[in-house]
Amino acid sequence: MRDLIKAFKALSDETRLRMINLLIEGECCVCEVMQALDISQTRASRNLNILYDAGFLKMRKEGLWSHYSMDKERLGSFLPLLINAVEQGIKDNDIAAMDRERLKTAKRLGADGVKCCLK
Amino acid sequence: MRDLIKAFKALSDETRLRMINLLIEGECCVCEVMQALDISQTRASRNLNILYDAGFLKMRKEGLWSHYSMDKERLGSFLPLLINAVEQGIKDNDIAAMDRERLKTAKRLGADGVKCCLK
DNA sequence: AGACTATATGCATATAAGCGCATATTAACT
DNA sequence: AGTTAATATGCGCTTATATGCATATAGTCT
Repeated sequence: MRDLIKAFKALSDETRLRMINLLIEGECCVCEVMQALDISQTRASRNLNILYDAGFLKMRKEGLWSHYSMDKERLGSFLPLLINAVEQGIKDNDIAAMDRERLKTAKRLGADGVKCCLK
Repeated sequence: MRDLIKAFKALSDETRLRMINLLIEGECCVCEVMQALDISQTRASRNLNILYDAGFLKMRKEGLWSHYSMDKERLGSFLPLLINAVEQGIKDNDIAAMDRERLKTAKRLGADGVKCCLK
C-alpha cells in the first residue's frame, strides 16, 4: 500500500502531471523540462525526482545531462494503469497542449558546446 | 486537469484507500466504515466525503444513515482506471485484508431500533 | 588547474492536509 | 416537545508538501 500511496502522491500535483505529459512524447533532460514548463531549475529537478522515486520514470546520465523518460516497460505493477489514466485525463487540457508546443523549441542545442538554458 | 489532480489527491491517503477496499465489497454506511477501519467518526465522515467529492463514490440517504458505494458506472472518465489500479495495488495488503474481515462483523443491526456504533 | 554548465540539495518559509474535540444538524421514536 | 442516534462541520493544532534562494556537486572544455 505504501507504493500505491507514493504513486498517487506523485501524481497529485499539476507540475508533475505536466511533466508526464511531456515525457510521454519522449525522453527529456531537466533543462528541456524547465523551459517547456517555464519553471525554475530547482522545481524541475525536484519534481522529476519525485516521479522517479515513485517508479514512473527511468533516468540516464550522459555527461552533464540527466535524461528522464517514462518507464513504460514496468510489468506486474499498477503504474502503467495510472499512466493511462493520466494520458486520458490530460489529453484535452490547454496547458498541457501548450507545454508540448513549447517543448519543440526547448530542445538543447547539442554537444557543440553551446549553452542550453542557464546563463 | 483539476479533476485529475483532485482524484489523485483523494487516493493518496491510506485511510481512503482502505475505505475503497471496503466499498468495493459493497455499500457501507459511515458507522460500518468507522468500525471496520477502527477510526473515529469524524475521520470516517470526512474522508468518505473527500472520496465522494472526487467523484469515486455515490451517496444515498436513508433515515439517519448515509450509505456510500463505488460509482463504477461512471463512463467517459479516467476514474474507473484509477479504481482498477487501486484494486490491483491493494489486493495483497495485510491491513486491507484485515479491514475486510472486520467489516463482516461491523454490519449495523438494522431497523429494529438497536443502536449501532455510538454510545 | 580554472572557468563554465547542468543538475542536485540544504535551509527557510508559505501553504495545505489530516485529525481530534466539541458542537451542530437531521431523522426516528416515545 | 424531548430524547437518542447517525452523520456533518467549525476550530485549532500538528505535520507534510511545494518552492525559491543560495550553494554544492560533477562533468566538459580551454
